[in-house]
Amino acid sequence: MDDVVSSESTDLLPVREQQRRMTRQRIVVAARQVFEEHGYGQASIGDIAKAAQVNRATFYLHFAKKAEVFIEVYEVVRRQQSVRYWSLLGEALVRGTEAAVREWLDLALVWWEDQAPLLPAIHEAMASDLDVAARWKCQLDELAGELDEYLARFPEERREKQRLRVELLMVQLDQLCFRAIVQKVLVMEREVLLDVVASLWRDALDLK
Amino acid sequence: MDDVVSSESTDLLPVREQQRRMTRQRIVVAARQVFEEHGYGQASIGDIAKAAQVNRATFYLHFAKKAEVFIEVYEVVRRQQSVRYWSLLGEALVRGTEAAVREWLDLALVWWEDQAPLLPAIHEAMASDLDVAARWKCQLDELAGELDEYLARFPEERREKQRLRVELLMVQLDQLCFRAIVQKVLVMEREVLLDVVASLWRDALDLK
Amino acid sequence: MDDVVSSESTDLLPVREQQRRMTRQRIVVAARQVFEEHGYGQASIGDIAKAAQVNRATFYLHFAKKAEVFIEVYEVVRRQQSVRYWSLLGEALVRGTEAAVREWLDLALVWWEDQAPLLPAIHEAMASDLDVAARWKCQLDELAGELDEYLARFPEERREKQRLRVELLMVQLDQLCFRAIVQKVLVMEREVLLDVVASLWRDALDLK
Amino acid sequence: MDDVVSSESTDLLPVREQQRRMTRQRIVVAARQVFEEHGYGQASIGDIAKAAQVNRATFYLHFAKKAEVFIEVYEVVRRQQSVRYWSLLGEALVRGTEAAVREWLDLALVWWEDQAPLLPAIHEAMASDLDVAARWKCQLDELAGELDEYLARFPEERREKQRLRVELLMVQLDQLCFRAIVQKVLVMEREVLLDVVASLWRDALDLK
DNA sequence: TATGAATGAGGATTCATTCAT
DNA sequence: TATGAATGAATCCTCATTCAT
Repeated sequence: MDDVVSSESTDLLPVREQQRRMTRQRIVVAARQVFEEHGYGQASIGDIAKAAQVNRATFYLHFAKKAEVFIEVYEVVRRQQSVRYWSLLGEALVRGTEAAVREWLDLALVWWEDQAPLLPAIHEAMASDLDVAARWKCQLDELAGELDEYLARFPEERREKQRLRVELLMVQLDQLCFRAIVQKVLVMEREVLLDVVASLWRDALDLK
Repeated sequence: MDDVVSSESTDLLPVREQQRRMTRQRIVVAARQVFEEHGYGQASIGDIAKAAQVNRATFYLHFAKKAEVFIEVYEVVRRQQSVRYWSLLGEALVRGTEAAVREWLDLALVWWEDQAPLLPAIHEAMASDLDVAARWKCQLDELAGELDEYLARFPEERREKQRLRVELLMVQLDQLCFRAIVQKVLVMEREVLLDVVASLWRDALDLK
Repeated sequence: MDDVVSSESTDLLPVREQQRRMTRQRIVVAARQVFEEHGYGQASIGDIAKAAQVNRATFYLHFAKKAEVFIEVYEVVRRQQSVRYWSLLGEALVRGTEAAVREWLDLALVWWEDQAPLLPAIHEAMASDLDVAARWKCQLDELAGELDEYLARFPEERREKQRLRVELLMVQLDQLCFRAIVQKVLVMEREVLLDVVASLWRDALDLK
Repeated sequence: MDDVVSSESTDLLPVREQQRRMTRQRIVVAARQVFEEHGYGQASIGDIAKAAQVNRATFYLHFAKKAEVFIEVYEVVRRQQSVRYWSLLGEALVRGTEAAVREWLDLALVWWEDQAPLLPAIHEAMASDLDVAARWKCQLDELAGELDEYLARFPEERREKQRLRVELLMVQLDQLCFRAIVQKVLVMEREVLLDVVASLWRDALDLK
């Protein structure tokens, strides 16, 4: 399985570059921990530097501001998600049954449960930072790419609306998971959540 | 017309108490302006006090921290919304046609457009502050109350799931409006937005 | 006897105002010490606050930036100088003898010797800060005011040039004292300095 | 014509040494630009290194601190000035007419106008840095050398005082030009300035 | 020799909060 | 009750300087 980091062959890099990346990586990893613990707004650059056991000035050597390192952290999440998440959804929709979608939703929830600690920070940044919000839109666009096969079934004129529908359902799922899994202000059984969402998707997407 | 504040009859209160409430009210009003301008995290107590033309120390006589005054601001929005919003949705659902729901959605969008300036702050606070998130849940619960007549049509065992469905659609609408109207990262015509959402609600709620 | 309103506004304000001024004064006095010790550029707001035994934030309550407190320090010097210095020069010129001017120069040197510690900071600020340089121009203008009686002796058309001459001689004296008394890069006896300047002024101003 | 740099013949130097000097020269040139733009105190070593397109660490291979490179920059100005400036003044004084001096002053102003961008930094450094101030004294001493012929006309016992007089007039001119041409806090026509100074020199130096 | 990375130190500025009035 | 003054604690950011390469 492809590891995110190993894909860039570190062996051939000059020593300097290798060290540089290590430090940068330390900061990114530490930043994630800090964002998970304090959220986005409350996380200070000092916290991140301390967690990375790096001088504050070193932080500025690699990132110009908090938003920048956050986007890097977020990119990792995004990349993981796009592989496990969007492509599988495309396949499930092509299969076209409620059962297939429910299966995918089950997987999606696992991802949500995994990412839970970081999500408050993501939502906070998304709400307060337009740059991050724009990145989120990219994610939706990537999703759109994975749906081509599914959308091909629809007549030309309906495709755009159908695509919007799927996007809206994703937006919905996103918020639902955030409220239910991360913030826990919506209290419901996992199975109930799956049932409701799956059946809603069935009706909305005309699944079997 | 019912004024939110005058519901508590101030005429009979002692002078001191009346002054006290006026000051408090000034702070709340000023806080809203500040939250609209700077968002939640970036708004400082100093900003609010200055906007209210009140000493910073006076702020602390009325509120212990920023979150507290924010909740008060939010309550005003909440109360306005529950009247104009939820009850009309209940009626539209009782009528049971896509046209009725579309009509309501049209109204809902107007509300969104009106509230747009404050919404970034609300979303930010909602993402970072569990207390505020909990208030949001109250709002959904209020919605549930307005749906009794609509839900009564469903057999006992389906009611709960149907209620969840409506709630999910509200969550969806909420996010959609935020992205499309407030942040404008989802770019689409107002009419297209209405069409897509209305038809989605039709399928999801089995409207005519 | 006591009016409720005026008792608040008259009794309380002066006390507050008095305290405020005391603190401000402490900062100004401390700032002067710091400027004398470290010069202008090297003096930090932290240094000043520490010397005034006042919190750094308190500094910002009274001054927006270093330049502002410096100007206040400089004003004190300026005010002292204008009394002891310019008016006496006016009188000496009216007397119109080299001896009178020499006498005044002698006094002027005393002032220079007194102010010596602060002068490096003044010159530094004057060279690097246009605001301060502008204040220096005010000083020259004040000088011009004290020379009216002296200039009245000249025919209308020569007055302006004669005024410029005196100003130039002042500029010269200023720099000379700075180099000789403060920086000590021009090494010469006090008496020699007096002789040379006095005779130069005699020729330049046509004294007896 | 004498070139300041080429006087040290680089042709015979080993390659390494030649490269080394080139780098050093690049830093000096860049430093001048930075000093012109930011003044002395506000110029950072980082700025200079960046302007020279050289690593910050490289700077330290050539200069121990900012003052050191500044002195080098200043030396260039000084050397240019001594050629164009002092010797011509000597000649003018030997001619001994106000017209000759006025002619020289005219040239001097051109030099001032040319050097204007760097002068705030020079004055700032001169005021805050004793080393630089000492260099300024050297300049006066060089001037003294160029005056020998002029001073030879005076009886032995008056020479020293006459030399001081000329130096004082130079100090005066220096400050006047700085205020009038560089800082522009003394506002006057170029011609007026020339007239006043020339006539003052005439009286002070007993010119025809 | 030249450089990229890293750092320690310090400076400016802001804020929430507390007192005396 | 309301307020002006004061403060301690953070935060951001920059800079001069060193070190391994």
